[in-house]
Amino acid sequence: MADEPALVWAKERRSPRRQAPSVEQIVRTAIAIADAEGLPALSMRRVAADLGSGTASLYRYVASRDELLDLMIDEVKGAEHTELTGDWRADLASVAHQVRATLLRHPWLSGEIPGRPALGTNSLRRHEAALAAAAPLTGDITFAAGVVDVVLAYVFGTVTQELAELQAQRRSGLTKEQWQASVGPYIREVIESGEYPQFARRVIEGEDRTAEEVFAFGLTVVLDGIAARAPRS
Amino acid sequence: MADEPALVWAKERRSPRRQAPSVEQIVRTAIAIADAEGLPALSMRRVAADLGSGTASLYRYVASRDELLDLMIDEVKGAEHTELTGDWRADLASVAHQVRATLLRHPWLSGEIPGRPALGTNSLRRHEAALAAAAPLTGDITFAAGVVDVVLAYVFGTVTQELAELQAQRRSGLTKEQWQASVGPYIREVIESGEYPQFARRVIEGEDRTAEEVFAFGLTVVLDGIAARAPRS
DNA sequence: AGCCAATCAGGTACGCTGTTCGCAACGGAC
DNA sequence: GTCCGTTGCGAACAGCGTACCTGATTGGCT
Repeated sequence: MADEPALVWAKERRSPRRQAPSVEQIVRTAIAIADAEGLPALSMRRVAADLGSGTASLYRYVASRDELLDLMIDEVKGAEHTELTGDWRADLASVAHQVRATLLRHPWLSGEIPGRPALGTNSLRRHEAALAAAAPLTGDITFAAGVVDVVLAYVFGTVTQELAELQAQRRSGLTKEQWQASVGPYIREVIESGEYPQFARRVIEGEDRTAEEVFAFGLTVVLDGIAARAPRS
Repeated sequence: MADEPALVWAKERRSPRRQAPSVEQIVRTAIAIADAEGLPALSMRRVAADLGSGTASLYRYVASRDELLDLMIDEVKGAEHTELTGDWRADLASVAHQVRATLLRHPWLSGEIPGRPALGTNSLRRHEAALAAAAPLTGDITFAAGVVDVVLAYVFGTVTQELAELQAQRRSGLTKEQWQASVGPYIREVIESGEYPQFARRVIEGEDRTAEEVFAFGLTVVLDGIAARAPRS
């Protein structure tokens, strides 16, 4: 007992061991980190630190970082909910807007969805709701499935484009102004080269639409297309 | 000179120094690795090894791994080319099919596009071509831009869905059969729970369409929608 | 009440990553 | 022949995901 410190009562006591994090807490903490600081900041060590637990402990509740991401995705989708009215057009639009909102709220989401089949409980619930929204349109389930796929594909695609610049900006660590200042001259150069006349027109003549307007326009186009192909309009 | 090894001629000679890789070679090697073994296998060390050069040397030609990915994306887009016929519908469809083909040929692509604004030379060239394809439809550049955005968003979205399962399978390292065997029971369970009636119908009753058919259907829907909204059909 | 077996948090360590530093060797200019 | 800018790259660093194993904690049985 020679190496026992003299002041026993001043000895640093371990903090109580039992502070089991639980999967739910882990997932929520991870989402908070990713939302606030981006995916690169999301490390197992960081999650453990924010939870005040040891890094290795996380692996009792989550098999791997990859599995954690799967759980995060499904968790985030669980926040969506749509009341169906029976009007397929309104209902599909509603689903589309909700999916867009979710993707925008969690900018890391669109980058992680590719490569992961959406088979989580909440993903399936969303898919079920989308199919139900399309149901009044037709009794043909294959057609309904096709319709849902087109709408969801469009939403995911546009929002990804919408987020691209924002994400790059964030990754670079620059402010919006600095970013625009660094990209501006390059764009000007491209336009002045004369090799991209349509692109130049788009930048110079094109009206500035808000992201919402762009989204709504595309959605209208897609829904019009669906209406045009539906068995009976 | 005391610590000079005795057998001077047996001393290991450095291999010839000059084997400069050049950016193009680096990018091509990186694409080859990512195509063959997936993105996780793409490390700077690995690229250097395949090139027979030192790892640190790469940084003379490429600022970071991230920049390398940007270059890979633009390189890969450079392979696309479309002859325009003046028929907007056929031309947009052609562009769409080409983009799909590129995304399928390089499965890592769809996961890396989110978060990166497409400002590379080849990306711009593709965008220019798409705008030119839509030009006969309207003189309104804002409308043309909207049209192009919808089409490209749809293509990116569907192909991402199409690739999801394939990618997950690849990541898991399982064969197709093993994968299906592991997913099958879960799906069955979900269906038998009775909580997802539409989804169940889709899986059981729905006709099996090939990916090409699904893609073509959605594309038709989108193009129909465009036609419906065009100033004059 | 007392003990033991099962449970579980988490320190430590391994192998990997992207990236930087600084040196060594080369090629051209004078 | 001697310098000097350029270029390849070995070594090292910080940080990552994660496997292993120790030691504390607990609930249940005696």
